[in-house]
Amino acid sequence: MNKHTGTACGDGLTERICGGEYFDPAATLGSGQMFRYRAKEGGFLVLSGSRACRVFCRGTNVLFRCREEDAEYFYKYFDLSRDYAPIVLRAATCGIPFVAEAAQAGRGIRILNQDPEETIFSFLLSQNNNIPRIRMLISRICGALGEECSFEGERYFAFPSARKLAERGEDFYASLGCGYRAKYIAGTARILAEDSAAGYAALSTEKLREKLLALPGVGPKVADCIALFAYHRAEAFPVDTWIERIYREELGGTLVGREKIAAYFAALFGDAGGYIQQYIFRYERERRSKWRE
DNA sequence: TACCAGGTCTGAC
DNA sequence: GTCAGACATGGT
Repeated sequence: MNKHTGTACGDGLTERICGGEYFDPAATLGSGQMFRYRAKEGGFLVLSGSRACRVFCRGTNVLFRCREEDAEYFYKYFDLSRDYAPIVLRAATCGIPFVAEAAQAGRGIRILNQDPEETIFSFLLSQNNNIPRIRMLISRICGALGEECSFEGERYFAFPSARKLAERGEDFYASLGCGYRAKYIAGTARILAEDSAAGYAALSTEKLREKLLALPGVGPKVADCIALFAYHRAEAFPVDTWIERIYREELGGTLVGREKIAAYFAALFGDAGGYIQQYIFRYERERRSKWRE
């Protein structure tokens, strides 16, 4: 897709269309890298920071509609300048059947380029938590502290800035149901109110990881998620409870400790690791949810 | 009731 | 450096 070819559709909105073979909105949004979207009229309302867009499937294509001034943002957000065919091919031919199947099934998943602050606070809430509850907590925080906005007549709340989040303390976030993560939200907000997370983009991956690990509540796994989903460091390979299970049960792995498992995958897949991690993460979750039905 | 969820932190060894 | 247990909450 040429990023400069948009179609104006009135009211200051623009529509852009791209091929759908390597862009499946449902798979991408439901893959656990972002938490603010709503199924809407056969498509999705996607929220990022204070911005909004709608995404629809149109035959074999995907169409997204947003404000003119947000078009470049969402073009980058969905990583539309990247060709995913070689990435899927690499996973599909790696010689590990589970990975190959997952890549085929998840070929439409894209790694998003999300707002760093929103990603940091979202993944602070992710630890020892499940995706529906992470979504609920983020929604409560936005409702409590985010600016009220609207898009095509639909009301939503922006994700609050670190500065705004820093105005409240641990007790406030505990009252929203954040549990023991409340102190991490308050503590990290105080740091990021003074230190720009957007500025971290200029750092090497090693330095970036160092910066992220210095934030309260950010450990190796959360740092890898942030590095991957906000700063697009595709060599990051977050290892959580699901990936650890895949490693043992599907790959027959025997290494102990998530950092060692992450290093194993990083060595195996290199700069395609982050993409492949998402393929296998979603594949396993989908598979398990089908078994439960 | 017990276990699990996109883990991290702390203190003991 | 490694490891066990604690940490909030809600769903199954």
